[in-house]
Amino acid sequence: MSDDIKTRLLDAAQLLVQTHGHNGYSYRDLATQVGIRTASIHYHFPAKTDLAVALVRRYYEFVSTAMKKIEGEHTSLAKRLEGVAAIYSGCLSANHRICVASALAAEYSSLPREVQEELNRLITDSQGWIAHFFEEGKKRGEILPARDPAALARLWYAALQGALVVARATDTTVLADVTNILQQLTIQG
Amino acid sequence: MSDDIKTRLLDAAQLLVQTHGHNGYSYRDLATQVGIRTASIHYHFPAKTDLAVALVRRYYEFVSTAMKKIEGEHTSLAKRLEGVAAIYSGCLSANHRICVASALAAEYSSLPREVQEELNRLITDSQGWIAHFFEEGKKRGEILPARDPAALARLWYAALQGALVVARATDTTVLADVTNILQQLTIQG
DNA sequence: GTCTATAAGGGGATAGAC
DNA sequence: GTCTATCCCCTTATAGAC
Repeated sequence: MSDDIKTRLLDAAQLLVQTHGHNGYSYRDLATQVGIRTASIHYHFPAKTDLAVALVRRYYEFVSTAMKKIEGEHTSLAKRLEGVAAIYSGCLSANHRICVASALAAEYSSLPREVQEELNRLITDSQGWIAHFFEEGKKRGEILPARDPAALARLWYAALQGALVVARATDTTVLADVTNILQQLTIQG
Repeated sequence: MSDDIKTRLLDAAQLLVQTHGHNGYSYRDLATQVGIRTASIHYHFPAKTDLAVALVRRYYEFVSTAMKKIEGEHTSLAKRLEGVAAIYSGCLSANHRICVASALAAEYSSLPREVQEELNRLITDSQGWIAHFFEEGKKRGEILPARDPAALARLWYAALQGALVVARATDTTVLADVTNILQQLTIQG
């Protein structure tokens, strides 16, 4: 299939973005890993920016799909948040990656505008999905009535992103620790 | 003074690291900003790695000093955490920077070993200082007895780092929101 | 779709004059 | 300490053959 090599290029690029950053890999790295020449990559993605945009869009779909699956499979807030945390612990367990969102956001000012815009969408909507879980949880009395669902969502999202980043330099189980204590602090009962 | 240009180089490099990342700036950028030629920079920092190491060490001293000042000026856990949050909100207000720690941690695998080691120390000790505040706070009954000070410190550190990163793509007051809700959730009373 | 060849410029770094 | 000149490799990207 013609899509196959495109997928393999995106897979390789994603791993490199999540470990080295957008400015930390080249078409040469990709070529070596996928087994073609750098010039051939330009056939699939004319410019590196095109690749980056495609990468963020694909990642957006991945997160979006995962969130919908969580919503369908679990009704309790605690279980849903567990599912959200699992998305990000999945990154960590595969080669000490961080989320594509924070990998790119760290280099924000150096990114092409198109990539910045896709990134804004990814981050805004990711927080939005989590906020949605908190709003439903509030209606079900699963958090203290005084708490703001949107603020809790921002906290969870920031903490999960930060935990992955920090995990690299401390090797401890930061993400698991953060998830546990967040559950204790936010869930009512 | 001979140190002056060294300081200006470190200042310029730090801003670039906090906005573009280590792989996102060059000696050329530095040269333009400081007003000398790239070759002259090599006199002060023979290799880019040397500059990066010096940068992280200087930043370590900055954070270390700030933490000691917080400990001396405030005794309550709430006030101390406010002080810690102020360190990071200071980054944000100056050119939408993120912390040097997360900027570099995002590109971890692509960094020279010496830089990785300095970064490990920065992140480990930063968490350690916050954990120290929580331990004292626990003795003073300012958190619930059941809470683990180390875990709370990890949560705070991850959330602050993550909030700065996320703030770039959402422009909202994420850091302030995260700090507020963390205070509500962690402080007893 | 993938290749070779090649362009044009950026990257870190060094030698040696001043 | 800073400069000019230079090296050599990497980087993105294009042209055109297969």
